[in-house]
Amino acid sequence: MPELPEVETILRQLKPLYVGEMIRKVKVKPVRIFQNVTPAEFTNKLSGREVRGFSRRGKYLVLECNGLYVVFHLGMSGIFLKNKTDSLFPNHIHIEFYFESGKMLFYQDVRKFGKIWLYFSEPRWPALGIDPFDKKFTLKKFRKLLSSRAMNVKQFLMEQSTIAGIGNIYANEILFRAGILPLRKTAELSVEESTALYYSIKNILKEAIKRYGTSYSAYRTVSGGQGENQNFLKVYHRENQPCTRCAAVIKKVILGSRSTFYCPKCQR
DNA sequence: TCTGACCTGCGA
DNA sequence: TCGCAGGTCAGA
Repeated sequence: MPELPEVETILRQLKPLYVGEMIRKVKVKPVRIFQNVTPAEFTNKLSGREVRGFSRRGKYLVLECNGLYVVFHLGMSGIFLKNKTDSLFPNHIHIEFYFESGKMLFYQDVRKFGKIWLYFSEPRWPALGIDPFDKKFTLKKFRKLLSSRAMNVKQFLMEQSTIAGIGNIYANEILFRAGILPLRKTAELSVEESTALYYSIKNILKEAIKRYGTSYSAYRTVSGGQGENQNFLKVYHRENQPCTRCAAVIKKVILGSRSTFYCPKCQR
């Protein structure tokens, strides 16, 4: 699942439902998603706390309670559900939150690639790059980042320590919108191309958030619904299908061991 | 810089 | 039965 638009969608749904709620009880399964805290500590420290807010940085979601911060990285298949009955894989629900008001919240992660940390002060992000919706992410800043990394442009987009939040689906779609081949080197992009790429990042992500993210397999919103952005993908998972813009056949190559899709005619 | 490992479900 | 999948990280 979760790239920036999916995490943002989850955040926007969690906020109105749970901010101000008192956690009565937390049940966890002893799975290896817990990083700097044991499952038992996690339960003990969270019970009796009030949910103060949720925030996001790149693909990371932060739950803030009074006096502590829980950082979630949802891996490939982590989701939150407000109803257990919406789960397609109830055996893979690892955390259950029960609130004083009677509300509940469930964390499910089928593949267990997700990670959870617990902090008693604001989490630090030493290795995390700038968020594309950060005010400081300007065109000038973007060009500087481009020139600082000598690599192909698709891997550049997915490198979380440079720009945080873009994964495989959106990297493919961003490059199609900008008309740039994934294998092009960052250093060789023209001024026009880097400008197109910058606005493509912003617009593709913004549109995906508006459509509640992209649902493949396990990804669901907090209310159990599907995202809608999968209906608008131009290249991702469209190998051998005609390009919606020019009708050329969409190609697939493996780049950095990830499937990479592009239109050989629209992207140069 | 690249590959394999982590884990499970699904479709070919 | 096998290969693939939205991610990250250690180790070669």
